[in-house]
Amino acid sequence: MVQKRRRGAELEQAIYQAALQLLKTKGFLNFNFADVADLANTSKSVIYRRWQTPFSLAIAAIQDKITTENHGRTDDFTLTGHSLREDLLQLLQRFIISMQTFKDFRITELLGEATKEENTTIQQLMSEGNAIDLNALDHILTRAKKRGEIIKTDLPEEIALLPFDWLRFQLFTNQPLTERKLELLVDDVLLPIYQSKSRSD
Amino acid sequence: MVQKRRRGAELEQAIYQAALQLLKTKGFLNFNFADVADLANTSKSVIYRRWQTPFSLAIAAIQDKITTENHGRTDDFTLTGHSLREDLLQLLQRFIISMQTFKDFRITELLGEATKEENTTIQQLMSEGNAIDLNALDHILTRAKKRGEIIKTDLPEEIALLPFDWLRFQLFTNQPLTERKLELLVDDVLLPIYQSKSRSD
DNA sequence: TGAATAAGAAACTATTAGTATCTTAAAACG
DNA sequence: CGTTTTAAGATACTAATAGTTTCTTATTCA
Repeated sequence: MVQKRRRGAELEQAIYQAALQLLKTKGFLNFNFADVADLANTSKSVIYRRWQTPFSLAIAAIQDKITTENHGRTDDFTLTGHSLREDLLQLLQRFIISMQTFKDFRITELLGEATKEENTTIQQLMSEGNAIDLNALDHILTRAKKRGEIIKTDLPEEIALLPFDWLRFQLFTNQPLTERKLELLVDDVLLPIYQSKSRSD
Repeated sequence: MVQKRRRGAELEQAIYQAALQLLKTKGFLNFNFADVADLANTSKSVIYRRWQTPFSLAIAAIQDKITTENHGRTDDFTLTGHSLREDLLQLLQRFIISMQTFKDFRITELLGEATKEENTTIQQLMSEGNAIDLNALDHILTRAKKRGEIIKTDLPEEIALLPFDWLRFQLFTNQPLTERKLELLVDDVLLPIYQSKSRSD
């Protein structure tokens, strides 16, 4: 019946789209090659030729989505806040949006199923933006210091990552990320940390 | 061949033990009734009669383990620290130990596979100790206030839970929980938060 | 235009989750 | 103490599906 045959990149994109849609609607639990093939209007064997496991296809599809969209993160992020507080809220808002992709495709289900080494893959995928976020945070703190708002700037990486980790945890455990929570994080946690005296002082 | 037949609670315990061992060694991924039956020296049908899904068996087994062991948490936890810092480190050390059970049985795999409502079950399981921990933290902060060490005591629940959430996140993402991290958490995060001025001041 | 490549269809195999049936040990009961 | 009831345990069966293989043919490329 079908005359036209897609191949190469075109076909691959169709498979990725189908995979992403299925991840969104049915989750990684019940994610299988047969369904992807059906939805992409291709054949199981085509999928099997390219990917070893549903897991690797899922990762590839998400990876592709992220790299093409850069999921909202850029280094040349312009800060418009007039205070440390405003800058932080802005950064974290942006972070939440960028995490939405992971939430949409139910990354937690993947994380759970992943073996140790596959887990590392997801870890990398998620923390790929870390460098950018850490950089942005550093930039924000430097600005604040110039304004005379804060004392601390050079934070240990673990501590600098804490707000991002905490937000990811909320996401993983399906807890809602409300505006209130974000403000509590900034006002009751981050500002006190950044404005506290250094131990060495 | 087999003459003796176990039943009731005795049999159930054998099944739980087998289930826990399998969760530990092979994870919830590849956790199935057949293996449990084999290891417990019983029959598949016995398992099917009692539990609907491998998921519910896994939860029941972990639940059982925790309730019988109380996983190291008690309300009458005696604080021996001579400073807020010491008290906090002590509390968090204890928390990490109590989380070990979840790590051992690869709770993340369960979390990922869980449906929304099943997820709630796990959430409850994990946060069952929250009340105890929050209480302990409150106690610690009150002691510190009496000593004149801090300013803040009545924290919003979300903020009070932050250290526990952060530690859980490290666990979920298989990041090592080193002594260094714990000290960073206390020195660079918690103490500044607890010792910072209230917004209303 | 002919050869090489890869898509797509379909059939086949093996595994396994879940169910059903039957026998009999263990407990309950009179 | 003998009879009835309950539930354990063994085994066989069914249905679904993951993964493989084979074959045909559209598409590309020389």
